[in-house]
Amino acid sequence: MVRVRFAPSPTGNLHIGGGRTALFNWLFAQSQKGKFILRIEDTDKERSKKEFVDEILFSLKWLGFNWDELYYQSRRFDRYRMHADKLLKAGLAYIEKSPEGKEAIIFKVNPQKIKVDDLIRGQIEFDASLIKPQVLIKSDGSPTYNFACVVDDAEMNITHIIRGDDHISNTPKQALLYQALGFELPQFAHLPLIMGMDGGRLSKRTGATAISDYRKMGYLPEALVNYLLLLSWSPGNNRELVSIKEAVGLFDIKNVNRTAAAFDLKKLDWINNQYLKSADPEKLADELIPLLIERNYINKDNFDRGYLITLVKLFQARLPRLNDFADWADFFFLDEPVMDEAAKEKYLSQDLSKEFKLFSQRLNDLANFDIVNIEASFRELVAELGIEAKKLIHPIRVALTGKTIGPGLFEVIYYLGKERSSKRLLKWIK
RNA sequence: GACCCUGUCGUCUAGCCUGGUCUAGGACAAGAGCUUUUCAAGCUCUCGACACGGGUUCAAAUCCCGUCAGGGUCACCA
Repeated sequence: MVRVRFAPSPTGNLHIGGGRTALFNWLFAQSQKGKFILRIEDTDKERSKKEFVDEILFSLKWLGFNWDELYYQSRRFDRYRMHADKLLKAGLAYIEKSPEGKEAIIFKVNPQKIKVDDLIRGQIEFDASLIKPQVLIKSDGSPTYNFACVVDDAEMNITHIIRGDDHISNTPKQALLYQALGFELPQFAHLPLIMGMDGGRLSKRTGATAISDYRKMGYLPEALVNYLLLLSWSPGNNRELVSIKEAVGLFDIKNVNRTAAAFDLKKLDWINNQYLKSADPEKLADELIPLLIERNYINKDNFDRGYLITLVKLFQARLPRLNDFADWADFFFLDEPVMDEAAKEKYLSQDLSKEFKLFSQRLNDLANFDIVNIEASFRELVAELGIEAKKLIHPIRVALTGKTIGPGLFEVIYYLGKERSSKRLLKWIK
């Protein structure tokens, strides 16, 4: 039975790199019908925070990665101590006293050539004579990362260790510990790192790093997962859009890339838009409600959910991020549209009193106020006036929405309603 | 610096294992145009890469060696 684990340290939020590692572990477990274990590496009492644990668990669930078992290293100190004592007894480790009289347990490194088979990179060779003696138990009684990691992976029967590239150099140290403790070496698979667009480390400067930031910006979890998947794996057949469910069937760890990939927000936006297009407008509307309340666009206890859903339908195909809806559709919620000054200058600096007045009259006189009739009456008007449709369409759009872009004008008028549309037009009549 | 990993369009990748079908395919971005209602949406087109140098071979993106470049790790942090 395949057993993999994701082992984050709660010293910060779950970031993009961690999310990707979790994804490949989860995916591998699913594709092998194995177990996905979550282990919180909270041995550093100073830096580990409960709030980060909560945040990590929340983000993992949001991404859709549910775990089968959950462990905390802080509750397993006796296990590490026990194995350290074992090594002490066997003469494979020794005690070192600090000047203050505190004791640490140090592992004697046996010089040798170490070969490790990596599922992604093939065989990697190391020279243990280059490795210094390793601290197993620190003088405060807590275990070091490499030691706790090995003890846990062995006791939790982890069969495959899938982790970031940055752990390659930990592998020989851990292999030595497996050997000394008499544990069987698991399979290793080192994933390439995700870099920023500048080729450097992914950092806040290059873009958001926390998974929760992407949630807050309006990225759908399926889209983020799809993008992360593409960052070192390809479903084949020139496909880009692949659901996690499909990926489970197509995934083979041997096909994972070895090269570091740059995190490209533009492509993420594109993928997110692809998912937004086909997403359920009701769900999207519900996602947006808190944001719209926060902006005072809707009233918490009294708003028209059906109307909101309709508006979401109007915009969802063009949004890169769901939250952009709040900016793009603001004119549906505000009494007065927020004017884009450049647009106002370009389309409303001329006097359109006559045209606006005539059109607003026609809207008022419309017996059947629907999209088809609104357009028909508009076409009639421009024909009578002998002007091009676009000469009037753009100014009207700016007057109604404050923007030069947006959904089709006649839909905008319809959903804005007779009264609001006329009112906004009349404002420009001198 | 030492050790390790990696090197195909600006970016993500397919191809590499099992050399010829690769005048290197797709996607994002960018540029141009169409959509005579805009656009960040849609459609069409264009630009654009095998890091470099040696081998091996009839033939190399694909195999070998070297160089260079980028990244990672060298903590009583994880």
